[in-house]
Amino acid sequence: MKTQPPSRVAYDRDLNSAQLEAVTVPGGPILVIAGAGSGKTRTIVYRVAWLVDSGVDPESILLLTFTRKAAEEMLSRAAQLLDGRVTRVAGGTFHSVGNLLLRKYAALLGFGATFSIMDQGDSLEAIDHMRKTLSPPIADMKGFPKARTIAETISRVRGSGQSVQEVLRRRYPHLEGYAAEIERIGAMYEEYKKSNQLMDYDDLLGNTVRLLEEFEPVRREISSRWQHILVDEYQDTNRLQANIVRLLAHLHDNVMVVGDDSQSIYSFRGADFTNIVEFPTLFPGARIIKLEENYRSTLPILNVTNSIIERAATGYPKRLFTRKAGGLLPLAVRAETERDQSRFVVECVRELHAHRVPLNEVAVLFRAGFHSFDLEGELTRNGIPFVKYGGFKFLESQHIKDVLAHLKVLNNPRDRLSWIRILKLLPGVGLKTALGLAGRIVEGGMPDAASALVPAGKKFSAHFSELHSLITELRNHAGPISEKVERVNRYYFPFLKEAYDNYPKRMRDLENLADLTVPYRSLHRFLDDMALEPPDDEMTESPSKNNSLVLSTIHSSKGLEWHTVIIIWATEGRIPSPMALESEDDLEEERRILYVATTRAKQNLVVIAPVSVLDRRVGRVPTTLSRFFQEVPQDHFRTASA
DNA sequence: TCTTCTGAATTTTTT
DNA sequence: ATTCAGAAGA
Repeated sequence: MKTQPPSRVAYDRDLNSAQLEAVTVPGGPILVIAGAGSGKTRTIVYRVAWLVDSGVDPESILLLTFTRKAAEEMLSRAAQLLDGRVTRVAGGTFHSVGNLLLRKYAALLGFGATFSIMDQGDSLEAIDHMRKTLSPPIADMKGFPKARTIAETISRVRGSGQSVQEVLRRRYPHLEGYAAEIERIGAMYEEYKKSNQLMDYDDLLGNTVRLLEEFEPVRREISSRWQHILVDEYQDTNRLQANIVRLLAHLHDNVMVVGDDSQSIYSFRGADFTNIVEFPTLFPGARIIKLEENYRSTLPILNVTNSIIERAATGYPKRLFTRKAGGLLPLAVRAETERDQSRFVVECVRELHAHRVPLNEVAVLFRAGFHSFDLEGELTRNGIPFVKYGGFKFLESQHIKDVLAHLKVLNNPRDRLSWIRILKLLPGVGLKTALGLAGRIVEGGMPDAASALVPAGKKFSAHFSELHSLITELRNHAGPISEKVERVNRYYFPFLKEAYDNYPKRMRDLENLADLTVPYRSLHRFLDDMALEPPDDEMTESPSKNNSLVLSTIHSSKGLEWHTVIIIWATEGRIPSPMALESEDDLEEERRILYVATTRAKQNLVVIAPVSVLDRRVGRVPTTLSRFFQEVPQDHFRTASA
């Protein structure tokens, strides 16, 4: 070990006592319960720096986060503290680390190192095809679960270890009768992935667990390579991820997990906050450190957030405090209609702007993407620029998936799914035709694509020969990947123009896609990264966002903070969502969602609830204020109406 | 029989 | 914005 220059980091000056304790624990299992705004990121950053400062080899540290961006940000801040000495720290998501290990040891599990990664859309499509081609076919598709429901069920079975029957009973009691069919679809899906060398997101985790569980030498090698493991957002891990942590650390138990059970809002994706509750059981002797001093919000705001979360049924009890004095009481607004709500937001924003609060320091938060439709119109009419977070992603849009499909078949000619997508673009080809043709192409192999296509149908021959020459050209093309994308874009343009009115915007997206390939030398790596670490939306959006109002789903707002937070639609039927009313656990999660929303505010919190809502069928219906706000003492708010 | 068209409906979505 | 179901068209 090299001798390091003496540290210039003033740990005891920069950190409070709880943070300092967490940062300077020598090793062993540590659970940090980090309340909202309590300096969680700072603690992780200083922990990395402290480890390196005390002589730990940066290469033996592993930082697991939920996004690549989070890992990069923390590591660069740690590097800043230490003048660049942490550059070799390994950081990334559970999935990317799993991918890394699996590429190396795939053979042990019967996979080739060149397996392809399916993103969520890919799994959904595969499952939809299976749903439609189940044999014997479903007599009556009416009432049969949608692909999304089936995919979620299968994923949950995988992530929780429960049976299909059990998961259905908990999540979809009305679908329990379809358990047998869902199991059959699940088996088909597994078979499909195996025979086509595919892994979905769950496989990247599940197969990593298998690898580490079943192959002792691999387990030892990996566990000695990473001597210190740090995990962020631990409340959002599922059981497979908790297993991975357990296995990675089995030789040394040097694990620090950081999280807040009160901010667990991703259970619909399989996250299980009991992981954080059970951490001390999984790692006996774990030290538990609570960060409860809040550096973000004023006291009146904290009074509201504490009041919301102290009624939560489970979790680590905690009460955030601040040393900051003063601050305005949060404002509660009853608006007459949705339109009045939107106008009130506009007024608010104008007034804040007049008081020199920059637009990008104001956020409007809501439960679901479509809740902001009316507001978006009102903002546009008033010339207020905004960016919207949440909802659909760049890579999930159809035109991007269409173009990527053409690249995927170059990389993996057996990629049936992509063939189907490619073929369905052609006029006159629907699912049935595409399924048949794709089967012939996959079985015949790429060189025979032509022979599968040409006799396929005389009436399609013009289109097929064009597709065929595209594929041939791309296969023989040796230049940069961006040229391949551009070639596909030229081929795809007529379809794009035909299908979408906003084709110029979509074409620009496709040009961006070509630019994204520039750093890559292998198509394979590019496609992996597109599945594992999708590009930031910044790549695709205008740079004007630094002076735009922020509109965001509450889920996408997690981890962020603003001077002023305006929560709209604080009514029953929106928060909590009607889908959550059936189950006590779901309702508790809705409470945490609102907790996340309110804890984003630094100076101002505004909560708006329209008095009535327009129902398509019955007209105007009165609403009730969200139950979670009704529970907050009246004197915690100022009130206004609009 | 298969594809395309139309109108209706929609929870959240780090991998 | 996308997806789904049912109807109409090829």
